[in-house]
Amino acid sequence: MRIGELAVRTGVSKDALRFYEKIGLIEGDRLPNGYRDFPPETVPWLQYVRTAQTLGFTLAEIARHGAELKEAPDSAEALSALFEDKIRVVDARMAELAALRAELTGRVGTGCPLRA
Amino acid sequence: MRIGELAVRTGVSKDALRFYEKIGLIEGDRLPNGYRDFPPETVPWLQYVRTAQTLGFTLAEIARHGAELKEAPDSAEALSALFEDKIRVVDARMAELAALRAELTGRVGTGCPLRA
DNA sequence: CTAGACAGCGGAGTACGCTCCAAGGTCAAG
DNA sequence: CTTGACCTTGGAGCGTACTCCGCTGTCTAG
Repeated sequence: MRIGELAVRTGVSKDALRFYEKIGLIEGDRLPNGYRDFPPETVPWLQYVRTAQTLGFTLAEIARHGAELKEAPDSAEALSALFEDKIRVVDARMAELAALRAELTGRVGTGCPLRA
Repeated sequence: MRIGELAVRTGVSKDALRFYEKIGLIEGDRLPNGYRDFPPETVPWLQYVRTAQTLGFTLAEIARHGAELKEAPDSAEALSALFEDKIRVVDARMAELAALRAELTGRVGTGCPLRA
């Protein structure tokens, strides 16, 4: 699939896709005319990238994990482990939010922390 | 308190503190010699800033919230409303994370999105 | 054959959140 | 009076993750 279709199907801009290719986050062949030609599995991969990004992973980290997964023989198992890691990250973040929420709730009706 | 002590007590670098002052995230007086002089409540405020930052709020957002708090009429009602707004923001973020967590949980044990 | 959609490339620019540097002023201790 | 810690300013630079731009090439429909 060419870059325009991939952009439409993933909601990632063409410029961003070219940038992702440059940093090795996605890969594609080239058509005889020089146009990029991405395989269909790039679509779920980019959805995964977006998810990972939301969880606070940098593109470099995501690219590195992707490379590790491609090299791993037992990919389903490796992926599950990765997902479980991320779930732990999410849980930690949710716990932080819960703590902040509790702090805020406790302050409702009290004084302002910005004044003396 | 001068900038060095504030840096030590909060773990925020002096350069970062000067940057924060420039963008209006923190405020301080000046001593007769020109040195910055921060009030003690800057310490908990910076801890709050760090918490908010790790939760994904930008410094601009944090500064804006801080400004709203400072400008709010000093009534428990107005302050409570602001805190409740913030709690709603936190709740929304937690809901997003919960959705992501569900998505990840559903993918554990499934195939790899990197291969066809 | 031409218009228009699509693609390519390189490079500049942007926003965020700092960090580092140079050159210099302030102040307490020895 | 000097040393050294501490402070000032302005400006440059950096990493991340893009976005925008101009110019050029490709392909398809009328």
